[in-house]
Amino acid sequence: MNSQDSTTPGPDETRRMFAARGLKLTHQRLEVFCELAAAKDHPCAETVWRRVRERVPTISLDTVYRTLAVLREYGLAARVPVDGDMARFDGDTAPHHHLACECCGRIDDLPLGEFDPAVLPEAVSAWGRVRDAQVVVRGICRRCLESGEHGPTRSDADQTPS
Amino acid sequence: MNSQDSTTPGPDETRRMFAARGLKLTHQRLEVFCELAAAKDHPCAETVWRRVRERVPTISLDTVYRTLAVLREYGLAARVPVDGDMARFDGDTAPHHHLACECCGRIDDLPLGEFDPAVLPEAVSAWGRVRDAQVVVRGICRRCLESGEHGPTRSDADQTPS
DNA sequence: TTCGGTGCAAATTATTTGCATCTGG
DNA sequence: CCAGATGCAAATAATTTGCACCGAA
Repeated sequence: MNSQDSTTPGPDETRRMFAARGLKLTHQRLEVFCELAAAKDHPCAETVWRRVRERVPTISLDTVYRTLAVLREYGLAARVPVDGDMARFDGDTAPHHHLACECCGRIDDLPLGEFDPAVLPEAVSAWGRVRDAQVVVRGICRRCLESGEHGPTRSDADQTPS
Repeated sequence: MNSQDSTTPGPDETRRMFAARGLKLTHQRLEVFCELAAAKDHPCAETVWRRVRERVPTISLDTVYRTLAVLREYGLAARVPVDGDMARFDGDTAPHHHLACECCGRIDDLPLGEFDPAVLPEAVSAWGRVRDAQVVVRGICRRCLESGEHGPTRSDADQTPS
C-alpha cells in the first residue's frame, strides 16, 4: 500500500481515489481529505473545518460534516472508537490502535505488534462480520500528568486550545 | 437471568458501596445502579431511564444522567469506548472487551483471553498513565446480517425498538 | 436540621437537514 | 447541461444546568 506517513496523498493521488469511486472531487473535498490525511491528531469535525478554512475561507462547517460522512462511507476515513462529546476522525484507514487521554482529549496512534486482530476467537465470527478490531487505551497523558491538570476533567479540544 | 456471574449487587451490597465512598444513597440512585449492574446490553442513559421508570415512575431523565456521571466518577460504572450518537454505559468495571454492531448499535461483551492489557509496550507507560485498555471490535452482528438490514445504517437504540 | 439530590424546564452543544444556488464531469 | 455539492440558516438530538423543593444522614 502507501508508505507510512510520508505519502500523504497529493492532489493527483486524491483525484484518482475519488474517481475510482465515482465521487465528484470538489475543491472543498480535496482540502478536507488532504487535511485529514495529513493530520496525526485525529481531529474532530470543527478542527478540520478550522484548519481547512485557512486555505478555503468560504467552506462551511456542514460541508465538512457532509464530506467526512462521505469519506467514511467510501472507506477513505474512519471514526475513532472513543467516548466523548464529539466525533474524532482518522484519515488512516489501515488497522492500528489508539491511546486516548481522558483529560485533554488528545488521541495518539499506538504501535502495537503484540495484538493481531486476525487472531480473534471463533466466538467472534459466530457473532457476525468483523469490520475492524483495535485496542483502545484510555488514560492520562504525560503532559496532563505533569501539568497537574488531570482529574475527571473531560476537556474538549483535540488541538491547541489557543 | 440476572446473576450469571453471581455479582449483581443487591440493595445491601449497594448501600455498603455507596457508604464506603461517602455517597448519599437515594431511592433513585439505588435503582439506577442496580439496573445498570444487572444490564448486559450496555444501555444508553435514556434506556436506563425507561427501565428504571417502571419501578420509579417519577424519576427524571436528568437525574439518570447525573447519577450515571456520579457512578462513573466514583468508579462504579464506565462508558464504553464506541463512536455513536449517544453514550453507552457499563456497570461492569472489571477489564473486559467489546463487540459493537455498526448497524443496530448492540454492544456485547467479548471474552478474549489472548489479549492481556498488562502486556502493553513500554511506549505506553512513556505516554502516560493507563486507566484501562480494551479491544473494541466493530462489525455487523449476525442478526443484522440475516435480516439483510446491514449497511451504513448507523441505527439508534440499544434495546428493543418497540 | 442540613446539605446534597431531585424534578422541571430552559439552555448548550454537536450534528443534521431543507432549500436555492453553484459547479465538476 | 445536470446530478450532485455547497452555503446559509433553521431544525434535531443528546446532554447539561439554574433553581426551588424534598429527603437521607
